[in-house]
Amino acid sequence: MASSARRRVLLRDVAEHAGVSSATASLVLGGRDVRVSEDTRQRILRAARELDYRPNLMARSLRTQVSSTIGLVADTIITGHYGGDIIRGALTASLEHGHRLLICESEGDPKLEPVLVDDLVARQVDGILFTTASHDVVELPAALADQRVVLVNCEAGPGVPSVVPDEVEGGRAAARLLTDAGHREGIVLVGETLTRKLPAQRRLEGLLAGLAAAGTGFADRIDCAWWPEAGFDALTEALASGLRPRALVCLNDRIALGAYQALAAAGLSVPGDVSVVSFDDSELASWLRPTLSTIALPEFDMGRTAVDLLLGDDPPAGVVLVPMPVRERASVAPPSSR
Amino acid sequence: MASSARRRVLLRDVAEHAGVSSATASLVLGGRDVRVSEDTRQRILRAARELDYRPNLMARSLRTQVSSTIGLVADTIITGHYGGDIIRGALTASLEHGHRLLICESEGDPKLEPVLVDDLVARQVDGILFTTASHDVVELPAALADQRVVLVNCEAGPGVPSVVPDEVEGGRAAARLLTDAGHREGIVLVGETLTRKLPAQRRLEGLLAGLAAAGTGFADRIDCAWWPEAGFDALTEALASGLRPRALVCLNDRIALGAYQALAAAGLSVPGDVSVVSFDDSELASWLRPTLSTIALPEFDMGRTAVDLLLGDDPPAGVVLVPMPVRERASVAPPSSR
DNA sequence: TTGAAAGCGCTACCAT
DNA sequence: ATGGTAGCGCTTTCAA
Repeated sequence: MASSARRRVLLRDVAEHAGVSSATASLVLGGRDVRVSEDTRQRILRAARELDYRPNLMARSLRTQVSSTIGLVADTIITGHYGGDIIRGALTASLEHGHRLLICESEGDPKLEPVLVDDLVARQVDGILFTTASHDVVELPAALADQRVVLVNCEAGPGVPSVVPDEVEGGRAAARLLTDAGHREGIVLVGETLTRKLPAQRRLEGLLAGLAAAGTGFADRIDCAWWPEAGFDALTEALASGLRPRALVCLNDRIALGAYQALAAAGLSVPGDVSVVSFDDSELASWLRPTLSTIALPEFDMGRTAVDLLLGDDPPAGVVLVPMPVRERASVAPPSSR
Repeated sequence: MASSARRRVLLRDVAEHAGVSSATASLVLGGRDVRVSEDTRQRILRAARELDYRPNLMARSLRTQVSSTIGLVADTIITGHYGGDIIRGALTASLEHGHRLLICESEGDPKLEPVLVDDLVARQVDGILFTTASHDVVELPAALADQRVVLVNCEAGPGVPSVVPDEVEGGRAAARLLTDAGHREGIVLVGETLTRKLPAQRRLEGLLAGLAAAGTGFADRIDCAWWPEAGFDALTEALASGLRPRALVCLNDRIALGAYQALAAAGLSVPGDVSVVSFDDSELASWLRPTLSTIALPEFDMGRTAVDLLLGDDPPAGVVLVPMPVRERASVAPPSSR
């Protein structure tokens, strides 16, 4: 028999096959098998198996007003190779909750955001995750006002549930990595320091607090953008004009890559001459030689936490901080005696 | 008036407000506004605007049997920081088609695949994209047999629509990068060469063809896994035992990173002493110093193409090859005279 | 313990 | 040109 395009099997088919009403079949197959004799229960189950019945979740959702679907709207989170693990964490948690993820990207076009949100709402999602590639303060799209929503990696007004990395404590941890190794002098910051970007501000705040706790501070600050080339150029120039750092705190791994390149070009070794710590724990960190000690962005955890909160019964009325794990690798050593 | 949780406004509300039947309202708001007087049309549109009506897409889909949703099941595509752009391409194309993407990851657990597929089917997706992080031959989950499906970055039996990179031509292009610069001798392959992995096999095939076309071939082959450290170790050892390559073909960018590190450690410069070409065009390629000439994995295009084919009227009965763009950067120079 | 029937919110047919 | 009505496939009273 040619397996031609046969009609999908419906609940009613199963019921018929088992000689019961579709109401009873629904009861059994929906798992709420109270008030049904074991005999009919088995008959229904077997019928479903024999006919290879799969419920139409769309119809079920329309009836129950529960779609078991979460909407996720991001700006450029997959694009940038940043934030991908937020999605993975959300994916994993969603799976555990029996939910599926409806994902969209606004591609950085703010006009698109409300459109996407509206569409998700129209599709009856049970909740919405709103997330950005870089930790920032955002204006919440008005369409989200009435919705169950959790922000991820961004923050809005007070009372809006959001999940972000604990950058300040991360900064402290980074400082500790250096001070615990004995560093007190020649500690230099490399990164965008005169910015309103949250990660920069808060990491810096934590760093200053951490260094102060050990009775020290930055010997110097090198301002540069968040990219390898910027880090290379800025540090190369600083080195050329006589700077001799004993330890570098790079505001992210990409800058650290640039710093490694600049140090190598100047004939300085890591960590023999200069220790380096950084932030993010991107793949890069374990690829560099020596491997890079860095404070990890807890993306996976953030995604997972956000879903748990979104689906939980009392979403937090404000910001939830997720700890940034310390990845101790090979780029830190005690200061060389000179 | 406190904006308390008021009932969602329905099509019937709009109809009532405009003094027409819901049938007419549906016609107008559905865009098929033939056979309706301009006057009532305007009334309905205005009513919808005033009441801020949003159709329930779930209900619409149930009725029309079209969900304007695409399911995407991946293995570890977001995890691995590989394949993320496939998703982005699919996202962009979906948006253009007015579709949304329901994304799931099997997290490498093959048992999960049919479960996820079944769930997507139950949710009435209009089609399914099945994709893997690394280009491979896969066994198509049985549940996909009756479905409209396009494979991305993987291939199954004959007749199954799938979209993959044109690795062979990519290999040719890589060879050309070197031979065009004048290289004929001391060209060494670095990568996993004794493998059944499709990218390795086909890139190699293209490389051999390309080199042969210029009357040359590989002077040597260094076997190593697809990671920076493996590349570093393997090349370091080869260099130590006297190998003096004039050009390296690395089977991907990560290996190229390891190769850069090994060459630097051996005091060899790129491209002065040794030219390097590679595959993938990951972010890394533009971060290295000198920047790396590499044959790009056309992930975005693959994702976009797959969606177009999935939603088009005649899905291809087999493999569609997407060209791998050449990214010419700074890691290739004419062979040094020695 | 089971079944009949109503209805989730929408579209599409067939009247008028 | 417009409206009544019958579903899409399921769950959920309510009655038997």
